[in-house]
Amino acid sequence: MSSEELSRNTGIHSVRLRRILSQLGRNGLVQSNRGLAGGFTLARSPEEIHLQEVYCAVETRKAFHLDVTRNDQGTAALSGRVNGFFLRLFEQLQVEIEESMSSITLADVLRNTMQQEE
Amino acid sequence: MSSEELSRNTGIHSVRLRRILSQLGRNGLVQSNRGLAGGFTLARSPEEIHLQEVYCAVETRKAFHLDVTRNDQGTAALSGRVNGFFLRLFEQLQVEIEESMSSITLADVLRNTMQQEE
DNA sequence: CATATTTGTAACTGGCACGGTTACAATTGA
DNA sequence: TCAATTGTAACCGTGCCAGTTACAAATATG
Repeated sequence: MSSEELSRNTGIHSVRLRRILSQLGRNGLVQSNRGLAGGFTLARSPEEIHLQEVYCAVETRKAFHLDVTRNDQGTAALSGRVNGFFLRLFEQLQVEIEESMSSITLADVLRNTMQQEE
Repeated sequence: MSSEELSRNTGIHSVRLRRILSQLGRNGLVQSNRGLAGGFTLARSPEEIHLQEVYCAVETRKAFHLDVTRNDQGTAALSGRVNGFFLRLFEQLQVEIEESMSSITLADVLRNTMQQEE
């Protein structure tokens, strides 16, 4: 399907779609073809594409983002230790999230959204 | 402790601290006093303050944010069903996160960050 | 080969959220 | 009365993100 056709079906502008899809292509999730009758196809079958891959390919920063770069030189070493505590906590949550997303494939999504199609 | 003193200890500007702390006050987590020798104190003991409360008091939007308002009127009903799928998924993840944060109190944070103080 | 179509990407713009800053009214203890 | 402190409004600058335009590169078709 071409980015224009996808744009018509989703309401998302074609340039943005191309940006996202080329990102997915760089991570080996979709295959793109230029020229006449070009467009995008899945690089693997839906059963082999996990949400976690899609998410990581598109989103640069983690779901749980914490800015800890500041105050490392700061007044009290306590700040650094509190920051460390939350870094570890958020890291754990991040792992849980990624595990959830790793267990879901694109095929699962299709099954759950297209079953009662008329 | 006054916002000025907190600012000196954390490097965070006092106005921003007051904004955050007054928000926490509105949610009953800290107690504020104006005037000479005023400042902020915890409204409850650290054992009774859970991270989830602090997080919810300060952060308006959920940790997992998804914009699903668009395309509801859209071309294909499929969009809506896919959106619904991810809404449910993210809701589950949100619940997991909040459960993790509910199990940690401010006292836990203090225990983990101040034990090897010299 | 010529042409039309499509991807990939750069460049610019506008909007929005957020933090920093200044300022000041309201409160309160000395 | 006065100084200190919270609470909050107003404004500014910055950075990020999506939208938009434009165009080179690639490619199928005739």
